[in-house]
Amino acid sequence: MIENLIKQNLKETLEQLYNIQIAVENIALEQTKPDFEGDFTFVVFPYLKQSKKGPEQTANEIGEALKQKINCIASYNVIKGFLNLVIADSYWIDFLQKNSMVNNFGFATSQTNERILVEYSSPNTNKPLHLGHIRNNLLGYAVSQLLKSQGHQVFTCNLINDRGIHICKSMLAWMQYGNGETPQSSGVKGDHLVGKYYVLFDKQYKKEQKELIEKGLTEEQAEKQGPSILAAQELLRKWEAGDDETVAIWRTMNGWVYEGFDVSYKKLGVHFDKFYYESNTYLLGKEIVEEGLQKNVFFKKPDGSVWIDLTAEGLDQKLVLRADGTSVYITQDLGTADLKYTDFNCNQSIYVVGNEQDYHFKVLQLIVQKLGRPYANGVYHLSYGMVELPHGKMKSREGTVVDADDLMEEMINQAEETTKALGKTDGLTENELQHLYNIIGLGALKYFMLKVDPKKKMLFNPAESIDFQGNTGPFIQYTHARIKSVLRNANAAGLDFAFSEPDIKLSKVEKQLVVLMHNYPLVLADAAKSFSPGVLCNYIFDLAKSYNQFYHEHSVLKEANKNQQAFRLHICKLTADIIHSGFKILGIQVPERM
RNA sequence: GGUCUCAUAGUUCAAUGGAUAGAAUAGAAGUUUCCUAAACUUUUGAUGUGGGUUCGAUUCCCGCUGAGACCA
Repeated sequence: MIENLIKQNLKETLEQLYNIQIAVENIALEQTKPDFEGDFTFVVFPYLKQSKKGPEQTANEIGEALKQKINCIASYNVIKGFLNLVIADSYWIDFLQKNSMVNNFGFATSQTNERILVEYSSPNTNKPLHLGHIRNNLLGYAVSQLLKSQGHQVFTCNLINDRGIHICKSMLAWMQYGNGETPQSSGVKGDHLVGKYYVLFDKQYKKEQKELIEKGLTEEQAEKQGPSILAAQELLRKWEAGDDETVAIWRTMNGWVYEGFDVSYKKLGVHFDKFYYESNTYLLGKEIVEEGLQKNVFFKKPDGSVWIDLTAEGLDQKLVLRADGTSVYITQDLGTADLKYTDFNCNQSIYVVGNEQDYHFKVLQLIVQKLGRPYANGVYHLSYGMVELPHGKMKSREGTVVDADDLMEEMINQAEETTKALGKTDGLTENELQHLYNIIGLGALKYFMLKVDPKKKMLFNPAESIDFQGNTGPFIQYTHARIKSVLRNANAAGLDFAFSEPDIKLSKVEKQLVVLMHNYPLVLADAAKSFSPGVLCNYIFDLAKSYNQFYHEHSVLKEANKNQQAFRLHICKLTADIIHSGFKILGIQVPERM
């Protein structure tokens, strides 16, 4: 890694010239902006006080010293306080020669001791997945793959919220209006069928409220006294008491939902090592409340409810057990956290959960810390922003929820339409074409969602279709297909990949491409460290864009100089490999032709 | 009421405290006897507002305005 070599030498140089002590990690070395000559830039302003010299003189002294120490620094130039280092072309050419045939270039070559559990998806079983879930699933999958690329041992899990009042609502409506309808009898996907009854319940309940308000009740009273809600609550009590008939219906309907989810998950390409079900975990955590009381982490109020006081941490008092002894969410989460640690023994536990639960996770982390759990410092809430529509949040009441299955289907159809319009269907069987439409449609959707920084909210406009041009998945997939086509032709022509470094001339685009490829390992590490697939997206886009410029300016197959041609074949090979492996991390497939 | 986010071209997104704030898309103008034009080239256009810290602020701190979330 040349960056490290330069930093190490910078550290020594600063010490030798100006007696400055600084750790290598604290040395900032940037890539030179394209408008200036050079490859790496060192900003000397922060060191002027100690060098007691002007910026130009300081930069020149450091530049001269580095040039003496490091062979591949060909020259340097100084503009104000910016020291630009120029790396010899031979270094870049040599890099490509040594790495273009490496398997899994950019990935860690050995396992670390980190064991990481990533929880994501975590749906409710009363309705199908929507756009928000898509973001969650893609993020969780991509982040777990990113962490694997760094050599960590990564496990994934999905905590399914399969119990509670919401599922009782669907059950009740189905019992009332369903006439025994099943996914088989109706041909409706299981999760959608259950969702239909959830909506039906809500309609009925709203109607009841309206009637009650007309009879003179307040809004609040009406909410509590609707016959439907009372019946649903009764159903929940029966479920908790283990009533056979209720549990049987619950089991059947959840089964439908899981079959439906399974189809959606397969289509999205996500995977879980283990499923947790709230119906198994919702009673966990009560012993922990007892333990917390004994350790004086929690305290009991006169009414018998148990609390934790987090005012010293800038939060307030938080309920952990109700006065009647029933759990709240945080209670079960504590229990589940212990369970996960028992099951996976991970030193890091990542929760991919929306930022609406920031407060909840602050509390959870503080509690496990105060309880002295061994995994406490490894708890990390990967908090992502909501997906919003042009008029705000998705609201099921207003029918603005963007369904996950529908959206995927639309994207695939759009891919088909575009492919046909461009007349690119020749030479492929119907099966291959269907596969291609899937890859492209889902590629567009996934890239669209993943390129945005997870922390930020993002906007989706259903009225505008997701682009296939510009900074998009299909653009990058197209670039890959283009490269593969060149490589196929090269193989067919029996072209030789061997070249000798001194005979290569690096053009501007060629160098830009090689430098980008050189950065791949750093980008992967950075994306993993910051849990940000978007970093990887932006990088792959830059790479693809540069390749298209290269493709436009230089011919590979028609290049007369065999050395130069072989060198370009290496560029093609490694670019395609990086697009392929980077997209694989993101859960996006790349076609051989499109 | 309290706490926490967020605010960048018309639009959607970038920018470890560093040089002239990058892309994409939309708009304007071009490129096809040449390895796949889902491509390439040129061009118009932005840091909400007022202070502060700093050699240097989109980035850090404070006030204001606006949007959103959470806690009862």
